[in-house]
Amino acid sequence: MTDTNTDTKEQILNVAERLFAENGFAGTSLRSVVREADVNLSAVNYHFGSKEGLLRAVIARIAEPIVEGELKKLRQYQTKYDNLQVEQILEAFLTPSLEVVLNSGDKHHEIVNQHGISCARFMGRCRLEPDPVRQIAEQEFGESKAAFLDALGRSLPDLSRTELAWKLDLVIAVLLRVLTEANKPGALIQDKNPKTIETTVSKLINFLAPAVRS
Amino acid sequence: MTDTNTDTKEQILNVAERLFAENGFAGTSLRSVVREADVNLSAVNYHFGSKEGLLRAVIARIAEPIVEGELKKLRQYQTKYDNLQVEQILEAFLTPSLEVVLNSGDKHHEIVNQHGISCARFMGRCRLEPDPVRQIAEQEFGESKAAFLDALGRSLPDLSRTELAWKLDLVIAVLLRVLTEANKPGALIQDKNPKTIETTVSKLINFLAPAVRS
DNA sequence: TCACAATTAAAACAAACGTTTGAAATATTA
DNA sequence: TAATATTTCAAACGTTTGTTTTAATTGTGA
Repeated sequence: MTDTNTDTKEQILNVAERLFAENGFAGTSLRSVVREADVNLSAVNYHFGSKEGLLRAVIARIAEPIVEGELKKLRQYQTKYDNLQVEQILEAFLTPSLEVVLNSGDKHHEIVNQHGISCARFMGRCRLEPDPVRQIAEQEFGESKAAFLDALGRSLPDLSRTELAWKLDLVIAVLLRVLTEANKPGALIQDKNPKTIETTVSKLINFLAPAVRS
Repeated sequence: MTDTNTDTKEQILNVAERLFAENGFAGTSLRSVVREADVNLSAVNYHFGSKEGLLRAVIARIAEPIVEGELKKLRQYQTKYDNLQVEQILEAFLTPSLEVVLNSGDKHHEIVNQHGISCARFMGRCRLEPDPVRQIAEQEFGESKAAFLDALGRSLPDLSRTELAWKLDLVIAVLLRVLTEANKPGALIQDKNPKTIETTVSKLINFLAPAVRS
């Protein structure tokens, strides 16, 4: 695999991520992707097989590190404490997603991290898209969802699994909203300042913890 | 305006509402609409001018009674009480939307109200779609949003307007999630039973009120 | 340097898209 | 019933879609 190869592939992934986030999957043509990525049209089918293959690659690239981070944080808490607080579970669940705004793309902390914003918006959007997009996305995040539902069940044994399921579902809805609105006026996420991420997580925990306990 | 005319128009509106909800705006072709509605292709352009005109009509048909119901309920509470509780504001905000599941379409309480489910899913989806769909939808619901932000400001004078704005935004995100998931396995809304609607509203108020206050 | 694989490039494919047209059919009014 | 307006219909418009094809180019290892 040559340098130009990875360049082409990553260029396509980056542009597709942004355009899918802005215009949706059906609303984004491959021609608009290759135009902005400055690559040939057939490069998409060569590297990803099809438009849906490109979508899967974009989703996988975002989901993998986030799911990994969520499960890692959750297991750290679980080995450290016997009984987890809802706040701890929420922190483990929310932080990795919100950190993509900060850390994705190049690690040099520039003032504006455009790729991080695109990541956030795409991640929020793809899980709210019509099938098959949403189905593919939910598949990637399913493992994490199940683990956190289990953790909530142990933390709040008085609440039924059914109730915890829709509550976690609404927690996710809130997270996705925060992500899709990233950097828009009035939104919680305004730039990639680390302090902003931490305070955002803190605000969301304060908002969601009493709701989940209710 | 003849009977066949309204039949054709409403057939198109009904089918478009359902397909837009399921496949999104860009993912729904006019040909698939007229096929299911069993009308001629050019009927869409004749009655609605364009695909976007059809979208506007679908949105307006749903939004108008809901916004009306929300504002009416809010004003009733405001004339009855001096200081509104968050729970009352939430009830006025949530109930009309959830009632579309029950009341839309024919008023005869059948076991399954398919049109109500379509209404709910469409309403949830259109406000999460990429522009210009979302922009049109938010325009229709903007009046109600402003009124409820104002009501929250009076009910919780210690919280800044900025904070209340994103909290109301997240309340809406939760509502939209509940609507889009209507009748899906594990969702809060499972059928059109009136009691289910009331208990759903109650569950959501219990979930959201402490969050908004936090 | 040569042979071979990997990648890029331009062009074309059939299918589907939203929209327009003009005539046929239907309903309305006098 | 005759005249008029409204609505439906089949057909075609020009574009755009995702994908495929075939040739040119580039990189790789012997």
